[in-house]
Amino acid sequence: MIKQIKGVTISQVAEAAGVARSSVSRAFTRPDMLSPETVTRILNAAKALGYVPNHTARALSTGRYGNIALTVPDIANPFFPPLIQASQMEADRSDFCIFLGNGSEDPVQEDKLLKRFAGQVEGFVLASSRLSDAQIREHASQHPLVLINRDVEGIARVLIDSGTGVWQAVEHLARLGHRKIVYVSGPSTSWSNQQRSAAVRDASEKFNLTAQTVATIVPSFEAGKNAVDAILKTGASAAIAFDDLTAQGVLAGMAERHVIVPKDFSLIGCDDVLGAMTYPALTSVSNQSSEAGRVAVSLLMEILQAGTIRDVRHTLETHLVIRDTMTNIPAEFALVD
Amino acid sequence: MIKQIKGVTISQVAEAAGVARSSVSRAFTRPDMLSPETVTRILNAAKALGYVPNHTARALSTGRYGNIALTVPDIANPFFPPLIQASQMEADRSDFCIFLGNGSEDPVQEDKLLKRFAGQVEGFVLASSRLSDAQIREHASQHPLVLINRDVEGIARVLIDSGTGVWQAVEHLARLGHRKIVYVSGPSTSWSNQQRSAAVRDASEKFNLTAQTVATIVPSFEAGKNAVDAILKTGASAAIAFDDLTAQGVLAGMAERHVIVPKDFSLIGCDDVLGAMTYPALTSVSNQSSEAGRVAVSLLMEILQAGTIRDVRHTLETHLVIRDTMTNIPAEFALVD
DNA sequence: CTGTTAGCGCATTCAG
DNA sequence: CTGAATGCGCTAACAG
Repeated sequence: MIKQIKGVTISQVAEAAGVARSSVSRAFTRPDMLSPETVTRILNAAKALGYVPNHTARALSTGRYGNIALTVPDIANPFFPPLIQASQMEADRSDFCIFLGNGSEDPVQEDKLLKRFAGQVEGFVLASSRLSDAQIREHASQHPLVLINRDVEGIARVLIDSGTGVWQAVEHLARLGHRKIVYVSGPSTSWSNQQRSAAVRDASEKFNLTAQTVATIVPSFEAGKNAVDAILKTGASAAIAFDDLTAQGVLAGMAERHVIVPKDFSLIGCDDVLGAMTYPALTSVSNQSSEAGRVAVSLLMEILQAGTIRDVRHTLETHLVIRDTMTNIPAEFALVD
Repeated sequence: MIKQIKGVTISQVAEAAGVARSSVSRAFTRPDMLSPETVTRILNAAKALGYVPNHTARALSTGRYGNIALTVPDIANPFFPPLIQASQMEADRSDFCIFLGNGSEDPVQEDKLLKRFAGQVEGFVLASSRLSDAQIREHASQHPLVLINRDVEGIARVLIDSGTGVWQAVEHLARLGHRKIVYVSGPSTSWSNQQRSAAVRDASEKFNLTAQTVATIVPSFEAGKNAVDAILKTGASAAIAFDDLTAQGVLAGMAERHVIVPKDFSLIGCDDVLGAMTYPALTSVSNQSSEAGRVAVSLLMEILQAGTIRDVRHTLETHLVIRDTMTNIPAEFALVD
């Protein structure tokens, strides 16, 4: 049994402070049970020796690991870093650590990660999980689990309802006089894509414009760029893209074809992860991804504390962030309402 | 003592299979020490009960946690996600899990995270650590530790030498006929910035062009945009920016002022995190961040296995990735060499 | 090949 | 208020 580095233990502190091991333990977990002076004596001895409580040993004894796991399908997708960051900050408030898992858009990998994490975490947060409902239910039956952007009945979940923001986007386009728009879709199995697609359809109907769909398989810059010909062929005057990455691709593709945005064509993204970092600055539907991470972890903490699984369904509204990629079109085409 | 979920233990499996606990343990860790038939008997019993080895308990006994910690100063900085992803893939090869820590650009927070991770990880990888050399040494004395983009004598480190790529950038500009360039600097304390700044200076001297510096405090899109006036005032015909984010800001600022890149002005970024996602596509110095993550973890694994701390200094070369933001300037200004 | 024994570091009864 | 004893789940000698 080779220890990498033998950390200083509770026993050494106990000896140094001339007390029992249990007192050292209490000094860190229940200082109120000890006389103030012995507490300080122990704490001093601990600091002198550089003692740090061993979380693993504590976990074994208490059954509380102080860790949670967070999985995302693709950390390189700019949607997730803010979510991860916010999750960590929230976890930190309860002194929890986060295991991060990158599912690589692969259900098998994601499942493997969860199994590997089990036994050292108290609960899971799965963001945009690629697992099947059945798999999710299976894991949820073993540990407290909160979903982000995945709607499984009976399991705590926080959903970013892009519908509200997309509706606003369509409405705004209608007011600007557009009559024919296209939705550049994302993965058909994605919950978010279904939301957005439906919102485009419903709002278009309501505001009396026609909406077509140009499909992409994977949301990416390349996919957006490749979709441009199809988009232009529809004769639409504006497009709403599944996400900002795709929109950025569309933007580049348009520029290559000397179609000036917004003069010749209007464009709206989703997720608002690019901020004003494009030129022209991309109008987009805000996504609240960090809020989603925060809420999810906070929910998980509640569940852990209460010890009961709650069937919560927390939805986060979105809204349109207007920047520079839209323009109105000639009055003769304007919407009559 | 409330267990969240009482997992099935080795003892229950032992009883079910009619063997000793140690045999169950061996069935999972050293099956070769048992007769094939008892192994299958145990494995069957285990599966029937849904037994999963408890990693925490195992860690306590062996001192091998099977986890490592990775800290980054800001996960939202596009430099890091690829690094994190590659680190995870490499860790996964050795069946290690990763604790992710986001230092929030704050040494205090970073230090706190490391202390919190200690006791459940076997080693650390610190990417672009904001800690002082002394603090790093302190932690390195307690646990195996590998640095990324931080050069501390005696501690294993992998360094992305942007010097080579920046040198190429300057050389390329010189060949295109530029005589006067500007370096849009990053944080003065950053190791990377020092590398890049020095490379611009040295290469400029070598290729006989004059280089000025326009300083920004924090590398960001905004900073780049705000630097544009100062850049133009220098009368330079090209700029090299500290990173792609800054370069993208410069690009947007130029566009706003109707300075056409690359026709009127040439621009080069660093890190190459934007790919071809700008328009025009940004020429940049590749950064190899994922390779850095991979190598760092692999190094850490080596150290863990060997049980000895090695003073490795692994440097990764960079190179110029030429895209569309550069142009040559009139022959009368061309470099004579 | 397999059972017995003894901890890993800590929290927590139970006695003082 | 504090010390002694017990066990968390598992691995690792040490015997057979």
